[in-house]
This record gives sequence, structure tokens and C-alpha cells, in this order.
Amino acid sequence: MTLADQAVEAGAGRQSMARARRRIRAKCHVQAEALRLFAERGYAQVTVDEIARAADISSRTFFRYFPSKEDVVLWDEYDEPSLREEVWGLPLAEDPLERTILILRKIIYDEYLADRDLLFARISIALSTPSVRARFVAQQIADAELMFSTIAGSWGMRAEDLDARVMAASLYAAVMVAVERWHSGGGRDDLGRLFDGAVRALAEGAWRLQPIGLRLPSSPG
Amino acid sequence: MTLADQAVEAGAGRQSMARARRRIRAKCHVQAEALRLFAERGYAQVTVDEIARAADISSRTFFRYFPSKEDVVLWDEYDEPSLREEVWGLPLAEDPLERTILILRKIIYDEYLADRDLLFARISIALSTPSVRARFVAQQIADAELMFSTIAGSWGMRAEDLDARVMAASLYAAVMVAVERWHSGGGRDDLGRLFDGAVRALAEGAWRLQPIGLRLPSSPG
DNA sequence: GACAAGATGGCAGAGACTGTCAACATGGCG
DNA sequence: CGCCATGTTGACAGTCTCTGCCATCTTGTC
Repeated sequence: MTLADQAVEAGAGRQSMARARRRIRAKCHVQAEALRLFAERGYAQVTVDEIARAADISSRTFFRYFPSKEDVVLWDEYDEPSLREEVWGLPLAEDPLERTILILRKIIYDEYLADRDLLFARISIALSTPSVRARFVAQQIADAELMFSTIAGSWGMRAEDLDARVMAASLYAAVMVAVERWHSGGGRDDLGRLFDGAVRALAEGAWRLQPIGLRLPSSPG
Repeated sequence: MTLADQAVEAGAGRQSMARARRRIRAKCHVQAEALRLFAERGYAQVTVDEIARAADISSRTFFRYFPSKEDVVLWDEYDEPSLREEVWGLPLAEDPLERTILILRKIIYDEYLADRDLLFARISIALSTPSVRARFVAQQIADAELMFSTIAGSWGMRAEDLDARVMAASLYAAVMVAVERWHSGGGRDDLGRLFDGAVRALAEGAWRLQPIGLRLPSSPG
């Protein structure tokens, strides 16, 4: 069973799943062409028309696949099935925090193993193009929050707790730092190990935060 | 001495500082008109042409003031002098981490006190408009990293340490959460206190993170 | 094969943004 | 005061992203 199949089954199931599979394949093809052109000439120097021509579609169809030019970089196959599927599929952990970390780790690892070069190409553009980078960051945070609130909800915690939101965003930070480090190392390191390192750094850094936190609640100044 | 004055002094000093002061005042005026229109009709429903007309400038001039439509929301007076000025001006703290927190806190507090309604209007649009929100988030992170690397550098730490970067991003997370909470409370709470709470949440979360961090370095999973 | 649902392409158009250039304001200086 | 250098503005034309609309073609179903 291919990735596309899984995606479709999880999706709006009722319709013909062949259509959806074709659609995903088509999107992959367009993305590949786009990334090739971006690598050659840079993101800003390639127009949507050119991508469409390279992928043998009309530019109108391009925008039916990807809501914006940025999305052709951000999108990946794994976006198609809802994140929630992944969430429920993982083995339980006692702690919502630990579970979030395990899930994040799995997602990172899956993508990493699936197609290292593709991931590297996407990250390269995401990190070097400000507008794409901004959306990249925002998307990561949204994902982390979705996961955390889902998990926290299933444990009876309120997702709006300061703690939940701060931790979700901080975990994103760990992902982001790991990804950047991985990229700056030319993609040769082990992304999973870098992520572990970032999580440990977070634990240690926040540890040193304890005495400061206690000292804070005094005056505004 | 007005804010504008300070900004100019810190800036490319050599020229006539009257010019720069006028420029900042003009930008403030354009921003005020823009926010007024956005509040009336929503960000997307207002064109740059309309903002320009309302502020009595040409749209070409608008883009000379603000590189993009989004920036008219994101910009504030305090962006003009370099952040570094603020950094060096604050009383020393033993720990770079603590110092970063104090600086963040001061910046938040200054803006907060300067013009609560203006800040609230800007945050409202930043949070509700996806494209602006993405840039808002990215900007916060960049600021936090700039500060942290400046401070870390002055203490002889390497700014590229995993620890430094993770903590910078996590602190941003605390700011973000505090700002969102402040906004959802209608701007009535004390922003500084909310920030303190977020920092404490981070410290506590890290506490719970420690055992997980130690358990991680095993298998990819 | 016929029919319904969905996917596509082409076209026109709004709106964000940029390059260029000529007109204009400003501040300093003889 | 007049003049020059420098910086600021507006107008215009043009590019590019993105959208609505509609006619056309493909696909899956019966």
C-alpha cells in the first residue's frame, strides 16, 4: 500500500480513491519540477507560469493544487491524511508531553527516511526565502499546537493552559533548531539524533530558568 | 526628547536628523490610517491605494515607507533604533538567560505602556490575518535570536550552541503566548504579569521534560 | 453508451509590488 | 538671497500572484 493510498483512505473516504491518488501523484510531480527550477535559478526568479509549463499543466491548475506559490515548497504527502491519524496510531505514553515528543519524532523521522534529498531541497528554500520561512515557522507551530491540544484534551487537560501552549511552541523550537542544524550540516547528520539533542537542550535550558522564574513576579521595571 | 529623536540619534546619525524625524512621524500617520481602515472593514478588504488616499500620499510612497502591506501592521517606532541599543542599556545580570528575559520584559512593557490601544489594534490584525501572523511570529523569533546571540556573544558563549538557539525560540514562545492571552482577555490584563507567568510555565514544563530527555537517546522508533 | 461529478484550461481582471524618471522640497553655503 | 547637492515624492507602465467564471473534457458508475 502506497503513501497515497493511506492518505486517501484516511481522507474523505467515500469518493473514488483513484482520483485522489492521481491528484497526489500529480502534486508530487509539480512539486518536483518546481523544486528543480528553484534550485537552478532561485525561488523569486521562477514564475508560477514557468512551473506550470514545466509540469505540463496550466497555471490555473497550479493554483488549484497549491493555494499559493509558497505552498509548493511547504506541502508534502504527509499533509494529506490528517495529523490526528498519526497521533492516535502511536503507542501510549503516560505523559502527554512525552507522547507529543514521540509523535514529533516519528513524523520527523518518517519524512527524513522517505526522501532525504526532497526534504533537503524543501528546507533549503524554506530557510533562505523569508516569505516561505515565515509560513514554515507558522505551520510548525500550528502543528505542534494541534498535537498538544489533541493529546492534552484526551488527558482531560485544558488546551488553553499557559503550560500547554508554551510547551507546544517550545517543542516546535526544538524541531526548528534541529532542522536548521541538519541543513547547515549539508544533510549528513542524523536528524532524529539532532532532535533529541535539541529536546535535551530545552530541558537543560529551562532547568536553569527555574531560579529566574521564581525571582520574576516582583516589579515591572 | 521624543521617541523619534532617540531613534534618529541611534540611526545613521550623519544626516539631518530632522528628515528622519519627519519620516517616522509620517509613517506613524500612515499606520494609524491603515489600522483605522482595517478595523472598519478588515485587512483584506482594504487596498493599499485606499490607505494611501486616506493618508494623503501616493501608493508608490506607501511602498517606500513599508516594504509590504503586512509591514504597516508589524512596524513600530521601536523598530527604528537597533535592538542592540536596548540590549546594552539594561542593568547587568549574572546570567545571559536572565538578562535576555529582563530585556524582553522591558521591551514588552515599554510598548505596552506607550500606547495600549495601538498595540491592541496591531495584535488584533496580526493574530487574525494568517499572512500577517506568520510574519509576526517569524519576526519575534528573529528578535529573540538576535538578542540571545548578542548577549551570549558578550559572555563568550557561541551563539550557534543548540542550547542558545532553543532557549531563544522558547522565550519567544513565552512572549507569543502572553500576547495572545492578553489579546483574548480584551487587553485588560497586565501584559508583564502574563509574560512572567509564561516564563514560569516554561520552567515548570522543563521540569517535567527532564526524565523524558534522559530517556530519549536510544532508538529512532 | 449515457449520465453525473469532477478536473482542466483559457480568459479577464483585481491587487501587490517595482523600475524609472521628472518634478519638488530641504538644508547648507557662498 | 540664490544655488547646488541630496533626498523625497508622484505618475506611469509593467510584472507577477491569485481569483471568478465558463466552456470543455475525463472519469467512474449504472
